[in-house]
Amino acid sequence: MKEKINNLTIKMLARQLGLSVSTISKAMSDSHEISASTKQRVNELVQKLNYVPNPYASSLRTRNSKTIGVVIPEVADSFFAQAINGIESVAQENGYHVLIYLSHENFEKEKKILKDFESGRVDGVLISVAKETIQHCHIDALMDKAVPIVFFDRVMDEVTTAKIITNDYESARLATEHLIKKGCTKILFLSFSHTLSITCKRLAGYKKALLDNHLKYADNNILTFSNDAKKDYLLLLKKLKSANKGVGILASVEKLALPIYQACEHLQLSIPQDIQVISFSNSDSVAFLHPPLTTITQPAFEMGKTAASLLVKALGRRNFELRNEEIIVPSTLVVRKSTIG
Amino acid sequence: MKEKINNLTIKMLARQLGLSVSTISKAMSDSHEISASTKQRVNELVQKLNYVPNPYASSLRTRNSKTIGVVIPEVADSFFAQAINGIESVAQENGYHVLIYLSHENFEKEKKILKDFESGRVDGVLISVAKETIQHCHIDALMDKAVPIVFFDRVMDEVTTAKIITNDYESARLATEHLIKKGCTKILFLSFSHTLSITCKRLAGYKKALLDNHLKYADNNILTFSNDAKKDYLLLLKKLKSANKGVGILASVEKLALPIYQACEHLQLSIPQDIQVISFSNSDSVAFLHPPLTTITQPAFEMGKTAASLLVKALGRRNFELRNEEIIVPSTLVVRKSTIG
DNA sequence: TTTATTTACGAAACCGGTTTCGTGATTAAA
DNA sequence: TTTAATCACGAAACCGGTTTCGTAAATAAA
Repeated sequence: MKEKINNLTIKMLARQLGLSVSTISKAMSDSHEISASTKQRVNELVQKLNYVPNPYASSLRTRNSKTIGVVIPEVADSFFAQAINGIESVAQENGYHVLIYLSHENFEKEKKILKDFESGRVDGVLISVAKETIQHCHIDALMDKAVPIVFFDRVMDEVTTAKIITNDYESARLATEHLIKKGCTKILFLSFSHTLSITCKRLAGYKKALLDNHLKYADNNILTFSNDAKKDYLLLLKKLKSANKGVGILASVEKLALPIYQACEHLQLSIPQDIQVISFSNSDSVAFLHPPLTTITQPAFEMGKTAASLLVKALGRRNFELRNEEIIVPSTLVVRKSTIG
Repeated sequence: MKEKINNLTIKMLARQLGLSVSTISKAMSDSHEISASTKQRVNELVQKLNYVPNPYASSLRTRNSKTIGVVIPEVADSFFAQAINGIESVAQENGYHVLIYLSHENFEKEKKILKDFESGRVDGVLISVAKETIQHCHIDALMDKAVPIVFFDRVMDEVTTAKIITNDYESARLATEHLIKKGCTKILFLSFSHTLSITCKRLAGYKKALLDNHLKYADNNILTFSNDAKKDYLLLLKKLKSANKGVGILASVEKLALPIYQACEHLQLSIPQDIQVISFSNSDSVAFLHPPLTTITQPAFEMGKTAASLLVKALGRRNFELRNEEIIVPSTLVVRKSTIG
């Protein structure tokens, strides 16, 4: 193993140039206290020796890390993948680093992650909470330590801070109405949480559309998935077996879409003749499913970007203040062949 | 804005307990120098006051950050998304933090990222190089600073370190042979780089299969995509227009698969009757494409996990040494309906 | 009983930057 | 010409931990 000693420090630079440590430090940060000629000498040596300052020494003194923590439930979902893309682009542009953590939908893990953030490891946090998360004490604790937090997608309304969301209610309402207009008289709503902000709002939008169109709401039209894919699939299968014509399905998250196709294939139900399907999804491939899936496409990249921008802006200000606001980036209903054209 | 002052430090704990700073520090790391009773007193106060030590102060002194840097070309590709999952799972298990950076296939960005790593920000690096990357001076520079690097998927053979790859050559050969057996007499190979390790090996496997089966290799059966999706699509369209029966396509990366379906639809070519298709892909949805896509499925999660495990193990050792080895995690050919059964 | 260890802890140096404050030299204002 | 600023830089404290080394007291060995 190569030794890690002999790491270039600001002290060595100082010695080589016959200057003091503080002068080097100031020169590198382009301080007005330092003459142009000295700055140049310093920069030349920095270039020549390929000096890279230790970020942790700097963080320790300045009390900021130029790092943002991102907490998401999972990454193998195209929504979050795209969101990360947006976050990273803003971070890179502004000299921030991105620490990523997966909660795996688990509240305890999420708590542990946020607890660690109380250490000053990150300057700010972007979070989309886990499915299991119903309390926000861990978030409050972090905010008490003056770590700004921005929610995106899966927010907690009770927490006073900025939230980047899409128009969950409205787009679910529109999607449901679309199904109704296309002839559906019974619409299944596939959920995977009773508590998550997004599923609640989407469910509310669904209910509103039913109401507006004089369809009765029925609890047993709501299928709430667990995390057990097999069990969930069987539940779906059972539900679809008894489905007559005129049934529509609204899947409230991306990963619930494929099982529907699978089940229909299994049961020899044809989409959209027998069953019409809409899903929230950000996957590119939905356009090539058989038949192409009508989706509510969320502006994932944009949401990540907006959330990161807001956080970075807040971090840049002397006296930042994240207002208790909701920024809504609208989704779009993309009609394809899984609903009748 | 809330003030960040008054942050709990080890010094305050010391004062409260009437102990010295060093005693607290040692007690927290369960040093044998400290008595059980003192340790308990310390732990109780830590719990009570909810003390979280500053990681950067610790990093500064110990010269390690418990952080690994992950550099990938993009994240909106299911391969990398799954790989991150594997990486993060190992990291979380071992108390490591994951800094993520996207090179966007750009060499300059990749260079800048690795340059930053020379600062000591990370203890080790996992990288899948950008498409543009043909030199490895930036990697050498980092290794010279004793920062261990593990490659995964897109490796550089010239660099002496551990590499986690899949059996690119063999699986491309198998896939090509599969097409030949199913009656293809002309096989297009869709690439997107002449230099990337994975595309070179996959191309070699393709060539080998042709050779073994007495088919002639022709340069104009190799389509190399740029980053301009529209231009690429037109190129593909043009190529497919002149395609007769017996044509097969092997797409060497996931994102080249959907354009094929799109083009075939556009040209009214039916898969697999007119054209048979195989693609490297990790997307779940391929099974529900029309027709379901035959794929070479890479063990993305496993590769990420293996790479991270190896790195973490190396970091844990006193005198770690990453051997110049290739660890091959095999892919599987999953035959579906886009090739004749 | 004397000497050698071991135990349990504290003082202080240290990691590598940043920032405050002080100072001699130069320039501007009175 | 004298006084007041300004300029350009250095000494030293500081950030919050870790680690080395020293030591008094307790225990073990001789």
